[in-house]
Amino acid sequence: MYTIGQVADMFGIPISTLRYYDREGLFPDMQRSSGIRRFSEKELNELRVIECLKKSGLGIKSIKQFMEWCSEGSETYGLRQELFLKRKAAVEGEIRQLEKTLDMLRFKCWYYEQAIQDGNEDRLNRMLPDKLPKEIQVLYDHGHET
Amino acid sequence: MYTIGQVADMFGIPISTLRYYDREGLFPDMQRSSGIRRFSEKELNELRVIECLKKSGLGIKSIKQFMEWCSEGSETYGLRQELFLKRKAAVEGEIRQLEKTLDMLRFKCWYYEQAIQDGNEDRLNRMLPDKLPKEIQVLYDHGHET
DNA sequence: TATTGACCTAAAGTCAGGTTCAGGTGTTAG
DNA sequence: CTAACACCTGAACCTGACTTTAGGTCAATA
Repeated sequence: MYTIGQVADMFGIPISTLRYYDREGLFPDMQRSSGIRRFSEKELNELRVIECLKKSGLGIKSIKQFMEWCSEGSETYGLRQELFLKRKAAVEGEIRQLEKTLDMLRFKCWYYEQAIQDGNEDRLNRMLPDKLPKEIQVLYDHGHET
Repeated sequence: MYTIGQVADMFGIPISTLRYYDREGLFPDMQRSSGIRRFSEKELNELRVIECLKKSGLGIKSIKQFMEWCSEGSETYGLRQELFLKRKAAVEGEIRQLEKTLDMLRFKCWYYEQAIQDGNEDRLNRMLPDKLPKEIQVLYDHGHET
């Protein structure tokens, strides 16, 4: 059993945030002894799941919904699986999006390297948008897709 | 030259957002004819850069700063290059983070598949945290790193 | 001529996700 | 005994990124 301060230190999360999560119902079965929150292994695991779902882009309200499903037992296994499948698809999509952004950024890094060498952007402007060196053109084109 | 409505349609961005960006100084040299904004190729390119920097996680104020550097000419090539290098590192880090999240989500998908088959979590609980099938253990461990 | 549609502004409103504040309780250290 | 600490609450506040509202201009169409 841990106090809120210990959990805050373990996870590197502000105490105020843990209280906020509790207020929002993210720890549906948390115990208290004389008013003081008692974080058990259960709550630590819940916190790990909260962090995972948050990183996946899920909002607090939907996380609360998920936590409620967990408290409802085996009847909600299907709903929970469905949620994780959706989150997985969302994160896969976001990674693909970030890979494009990354190619755009790699292109920009190359661009300014050239601009610094040349002292101006004249030569670069003459290469845009489709007369870039082959490997740079690949970055540029991927970064500019849809 | 395009009107704000045409640009909104081309980019799939609300008009209100384009006006907001303008208000925030993201199009430092935009022309107007009798009060009406005129988006040229320059502003379209700026909008592409704005979208790229936004996706990289940069806030509006820093994007404004970058746009100002662009208006200052070749003296700021170094600053601009540095910004893109930092954004590149940030996005690379975020992708690594999302790959971990993804492994956690893949584990959870497998977990609920098993739970649905078994009708309960008893067998799963006996396998946690280190007696999982080899390939699942890999997901679990990677997903739980720092 | 009137009304429709696309543009404009300043200011207020919204939402998520916290953080801060003011005031209070309970246990331990000097 | 009292002061420091770690905990508690409800309510107000904050930031970022927009969106909405209310009121106004102007050109073209019915």
